[in-house]
Amino acid sequence: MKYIEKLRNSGLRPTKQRLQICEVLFNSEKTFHFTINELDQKIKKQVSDKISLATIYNTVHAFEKKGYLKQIPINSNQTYFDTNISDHHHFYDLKEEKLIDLENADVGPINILKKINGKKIKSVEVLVKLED
Amino acid sequence: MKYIEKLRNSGLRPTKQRLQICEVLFNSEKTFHFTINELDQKIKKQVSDKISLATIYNTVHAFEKKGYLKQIPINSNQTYFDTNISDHHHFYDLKEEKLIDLENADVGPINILKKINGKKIKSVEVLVKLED
DNA sequence: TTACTAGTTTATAATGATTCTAAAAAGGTG
DNA sequence: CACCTTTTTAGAATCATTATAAACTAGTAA
Repeated sequence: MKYIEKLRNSGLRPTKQRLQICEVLFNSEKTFHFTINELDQKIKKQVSDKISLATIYNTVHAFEKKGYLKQIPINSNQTYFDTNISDHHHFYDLKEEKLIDLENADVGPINILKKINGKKIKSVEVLVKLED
Repeated sequence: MKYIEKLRNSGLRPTKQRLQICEVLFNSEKTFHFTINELDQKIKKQVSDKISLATIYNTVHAFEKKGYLKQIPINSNQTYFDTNISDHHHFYDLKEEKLIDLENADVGPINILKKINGKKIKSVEVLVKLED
C-alpha cells in the first residue's frame, strides 16, 4: 500500500480506516473540495467497511494538521476542505454554492505591503465571490 | 435620530431595537469586527433595554443584506462581521484569533485573469494568516 | 508468540451557534 | 382609532462539530 509509508512518516499509524480514507481522498485523478458530510457519503459508496463519522472527523483533522488537506476559508455552516494543497485560490459561486479552483497563475502576484510586528505571513488566500 | 432615515430608505422600519443596535454598531469612532456573541455582550453593556438574541441575529442579517455590514470569510465556528464596509482585506492572527484590517492600498492590485462563463465577480477578499 | 502500551476507533452524548415557530407587540397608513 | 403588516420575542428545534469513555489495534519488546 502506497499510503502506509506516508502515514508512518507523519507519525500517524496506518490503520485500516486511515488507509481507506486515503484511497478516497488521494487516489483520484483530480483534486476536489468537500465537506465532512460529502466525504462521508463518498466513503459509504467507495468503501465496503463502515467508518464512523467520528473517525472521519478525526482523520480529516489529522491530515489537515499534517498538511495533506487544506481548509478553505469561507462562510458556510459547514467546513470545506481541499485535497489540492498547492498554493492557490478559489472562486465561490454564490448561487450554486460551489467552489472552483483559481490557480496562482490566474491571480496576479499579491504583495502584502503592511507588516505586523513579530508576526510572519503563513498564507495568503483569495476568495472571489461570483454572482450571475 | 440620525439612523431613522437610513433605515427607512432601506425599507427597514426604524424600530427601537434597530436604532439601538445602530448606535452600538455605527456610532463609534473606529470600525470593528465582531461575532454575534460579542455584539450581544456589547449591547448588554451599552443599551439599557434587553434585546433578544433572535432580534440581534435578525438585525445583523438585515443590515448585512442591505450592505451596512460585511461578513468576513474565515474558518471559525462563529461568523465574523465587520462594520467597515469599504473594499478591504484582513489579516488573521492565528494565535490571538483576532482580525486586523488590511486596507486595499496595503495589498497590491489584484487582477483575476480567469473568467467563468456567465458569472460576474461580486467581491475579491484576501485573508492573510499570521503566525509567530 | 505473547504480553504490554500508547494510539485509534466507535457509538453515543454533549455542546453551541444558528434558525425556526408562533404568539404578542409595534410601526405605518387611512 | 382601526387595520394590516412587519418585527420582536422566548423558547424549541436543528445540525455541524466535539467530547466521552469503552473496546480495539498497531507496534514493540521479551
